[in-house]
Amino acid sequence: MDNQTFRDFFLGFIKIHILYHAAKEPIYGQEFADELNRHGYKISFGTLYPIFHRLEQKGLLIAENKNVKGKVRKYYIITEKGNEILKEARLKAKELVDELFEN
Amino acid sequence: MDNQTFRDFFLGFIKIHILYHAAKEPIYGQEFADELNRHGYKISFGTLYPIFHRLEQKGLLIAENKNVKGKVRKYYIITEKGNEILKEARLKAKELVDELFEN
DNA sequence: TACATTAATATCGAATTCCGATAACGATAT
DNA sequence: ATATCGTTATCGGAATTCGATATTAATGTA
Repeated sequence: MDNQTFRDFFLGFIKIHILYHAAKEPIYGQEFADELNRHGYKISFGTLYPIFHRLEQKGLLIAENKNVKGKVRKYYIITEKGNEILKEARLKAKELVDELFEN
Repeated sequence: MDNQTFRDFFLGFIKIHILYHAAKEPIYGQEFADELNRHGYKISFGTLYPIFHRLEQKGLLIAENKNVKGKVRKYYIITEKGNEILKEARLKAKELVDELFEN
C-alpha cells in the first residue's frame, strides 16, 4: 500500500489514537510522532501539530506547557468531553472493523 | 459526536468499506450512500463520487456502466490489486482498533 | 559575553480533498 | 416536446494535508 493511500485510509484512526493515548497519560507531538514511526506510521509535523490544535479547539484535549531539560514541551491530556467522544469513537470503530471480517 | 468530527475520524473507514463492499458485489454510488445513511453515516455526493473516481484511478476499482430501468448506473467492482490492498487495510485496521481496547 | 546546539513547536504556500449546491445525463411517461 | 426520475458529474469555496522552513527558549562552550 503506497503512503498516500495509507494516510488516506488511516489518518482518522490516528486521530482517535491521539485521544486514546492522551487518555492514558500526557502526550506531546514529538514523542507521539516517534511512536507512530516506530510502528511504521509516518505523519508530518505539518499535519500532526494542526491536528493537536484542532482537537484542543474542539475541547477534546487541553494543553499544558512544561519545561523539560530546558526545552518547552506542550503536553496534551484528554478532557471529559474528549473521553466521551473517545468511547463513542472506539465503539463505532470496532463495529466498522468487525463488519470488515464478516464473510 | 458532531458530524464534522465524525467525518474527520471515519471517512477513512468508509473508504475501506467501499473496497469491502465492492469485493462482495458490484456497488454504485446512490445505493452505497443510501446504505450509509441507513447506518447513520452521512456523506455528500460531492465527497463520495470523487472517492470512487480516485479509487478507480488508482486501479483498486473498475467501473462498468449499466442501464437499469432506463437509468444509467455506474457499477464498481474491486480489482485484484484492490483486493490485496483491502486485505492489508483490514488487518491494519483491526490492529489499530484492538489497541484501542487494550488496558 | 557571544554564539552554536538542541529539542521542540509553529507556520508557510502549494496541492489536495471535502462539501453542499447545482448541472447534466439519458430513458421513459405524459 | 417536455416533464420527470434516478443517477452521476462537477463547481467554487473552505478546510486539510504536506514537506519545508522558521521560530522558540534554554543550555553548553569558547
